[in-house]
Amino acid sequence: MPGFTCGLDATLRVVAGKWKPLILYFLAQGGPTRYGELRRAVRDVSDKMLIQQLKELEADGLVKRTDYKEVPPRVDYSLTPLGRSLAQALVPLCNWGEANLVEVTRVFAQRAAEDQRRASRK
Amino acid sequence: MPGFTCGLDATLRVVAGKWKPLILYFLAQGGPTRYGELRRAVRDVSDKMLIQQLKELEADGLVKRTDYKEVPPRVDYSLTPLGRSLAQALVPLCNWGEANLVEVTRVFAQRAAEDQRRASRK
DNA sequence: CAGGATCCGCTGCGATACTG
DNA sequence: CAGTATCGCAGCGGATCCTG
Repeated sequence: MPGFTCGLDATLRVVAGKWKPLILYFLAQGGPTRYGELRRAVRDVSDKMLIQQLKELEADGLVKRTDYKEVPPRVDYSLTPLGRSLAQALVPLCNWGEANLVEVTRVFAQRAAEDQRRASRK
Repeated sequence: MPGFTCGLDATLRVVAGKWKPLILYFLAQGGPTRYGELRRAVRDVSDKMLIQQLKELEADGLVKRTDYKEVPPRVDYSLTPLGRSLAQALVPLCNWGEANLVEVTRVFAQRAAEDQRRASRK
């Protein structure tokens, strides 16, 4: 219970959540980012999910939230040093995805076709 | 629909699943691995989950399954070149986890404490 | 603008039992 | 040994509506 099976296991638990890696990675690209901008950047994310993941990231010490106490409201999010280091560890994954976009796309088209068949068979 | 928002997004979909990164990483460490050994290595995984994830990895062209058609059964799993390249992209995540084990452990102890309070409050 | 609150369906995942 | 089959459900995550 106090331990993880390995370093990768530990990391995976921290970034568990559908949107966390994407959030971290986007924040790493652009410095402090306002809520609205972040939401547009991470496509298809809902308010509920974005906020929830941001809170967890903040509680985990990866992201820093700054509330400027203005009206209209203005809040932005940035990475802590810890968050920044994690975001850098994500870079190779991003590169892998770009380098293998063709294969990945093909694989997913195929998987979608199977899902289609399964749905129509039922 | 044909596209991902970025390379990272594409990669994340491929490794979606609680155990896939761990499986890939373990296979990268040790060459062809028998089913039973893999199961012992990836701790706490059930047969159902391990098989399911392995099948998806195989369908995605990341893992190669070899059945020796013997009795008693003997099967082993290894990485394809594509799988190997992805596993390498996982290395920095593993290192990050090891380098920050202390923080991660603390964060999780804290999170567990909160869950405790929430459970007792109810 | 930056969230909070609620309702709810789906499915990922675990536990258990069985098989060639 | 290397799986398969079935059951059950928490909780992840989407949709919608509301607020300071």
